[in-house]
Amino acid sequence: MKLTEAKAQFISSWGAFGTHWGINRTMAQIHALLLISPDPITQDDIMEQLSISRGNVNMNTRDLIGWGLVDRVLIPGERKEFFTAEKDIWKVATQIIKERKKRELDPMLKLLTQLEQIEGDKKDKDVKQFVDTIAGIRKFGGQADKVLDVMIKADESWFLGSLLKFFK
Amino acid sequence: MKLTEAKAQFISSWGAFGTHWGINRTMAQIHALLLISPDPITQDDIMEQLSISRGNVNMNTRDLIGWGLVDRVLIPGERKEFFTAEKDIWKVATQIIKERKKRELDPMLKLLTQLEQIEGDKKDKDVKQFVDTIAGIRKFGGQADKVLDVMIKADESWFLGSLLKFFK
DNA sequence: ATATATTTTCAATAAATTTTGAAAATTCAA
DNA sequence: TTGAATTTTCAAAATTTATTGAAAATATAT
Repeated sequence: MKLTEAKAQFISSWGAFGTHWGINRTMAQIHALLLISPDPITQDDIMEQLSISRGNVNMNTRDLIGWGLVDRVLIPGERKEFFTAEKDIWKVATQIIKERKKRELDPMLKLLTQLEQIEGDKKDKDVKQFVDTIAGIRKFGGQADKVLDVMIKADESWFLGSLLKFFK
Repeated sequence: MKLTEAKAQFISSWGAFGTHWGINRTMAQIHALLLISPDPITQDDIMEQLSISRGNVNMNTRDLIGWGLVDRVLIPGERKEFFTAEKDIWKVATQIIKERKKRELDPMLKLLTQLEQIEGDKKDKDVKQFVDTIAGIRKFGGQADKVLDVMIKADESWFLGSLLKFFK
C-alpha cells in the first residue's frame, strides 16, 4: 500500500471511529490529518486535502483547539495561520480524558448526588430501586473519577510518570 | 424533590449523556427507565412512560438486548413480553467495555497494523510521521486493549474479582 | 383451524446535525 | 489611513439520523 492510499484510509477510519464517540466526523478527520502532517498546515491545506468548505474547517479547528488537541502556530514571514496537533498519543488521550471528565462525568456525578436525596419511603420498592440505582452509578462514577485523576496527574508526577511509562 | 420528578430528570440526563458516547438518546433513556424499574416492564409501559412509538421501543430494546444490557423476561400467565435490565453497574460497565472493544477497538487495531506496513522511504518525513503516528496509536491501543481485558476478566477470576471489589 | 393479541418490519416523515458559502469582521503591510 | 489577505460568522441548504405508524408476520388461546 502506498502512502497516499494509507493516509486516506486512516483519515476516513479515524473519522468513522470518532462518530462512535460523540465527535463529528469532520473534526476527527481534521485531527487525523494534523496527526500525520509533520509540519503545521493552513486552513487552505485542510480544505483541499479533505474537500470541505472554509467555514467547516474554521469551526472544527476552533473546536479542536478548545479540546486542547490542536494549536495555532505563527510562522514568521507568513500571513496565514498554521495549525499543528499534539503528536504524543499519551498526551492526546490524557487531554481528552481531562476534558470529558470536566464536561460530562463531573456534572453527571453532581446531578446523581442531588437525585439520591429524594423524599419518599425507602420501603417503597420504586423508591428503593431508584435510590439504589443512582447510588450504584454514583459510586462507580466516583471511582472512575479517581482512576482518571491518577492518569491525568501521572504526567505531572515523577513517580507515577515513570511507572506509567512502561505502558507507553 | 419527589420520585416522579427525580425519575424524569435521571432519564433525561442519562439520555443526553448517552449522545456524547455515540448512543442514541432514546436507547439510553429506555435503559435508564429499565435501570430504575424494580420489576420487568412491557413495551407498552415504555411507550407510555417515554411517550414514544411502538416501533421505536421495539428497535431500541432489541439493540439493548444486542448489547447484553437488557433481557426479555417471560412471566407465566402473561401474554406480553417483559423487559428487565442488569442492575449491577459494574456488570453493565464490563459488558459495554466488552462490546465496544469488540466492535471498535479490535477492528481499529487490525487496520492500524496494516497501515503501518506501507511502502516508502522512511527518510521521507511524510512517511516517517505517518508511520510514527500509526505506530504510536497502535501501541497505545494495544495497551488499552490489555487493560480492558483485565477488567473484563476480573468478573471471571476469583482473585482479581476480590481485588476489584474494593473499587465497587 | 380461527380469531385475537402481540411483535416486527420498514417506507415515509420528522428532527437533528452538519456543511456550505458569501458577507462581515479582522489583520496587517505599505 | 487604505486596501488586500485572511479569518470568522451564521442563515440557508444538504445530509444524516431517528421516529412514526400501519401493514405484515408471528404467537397464543380457545
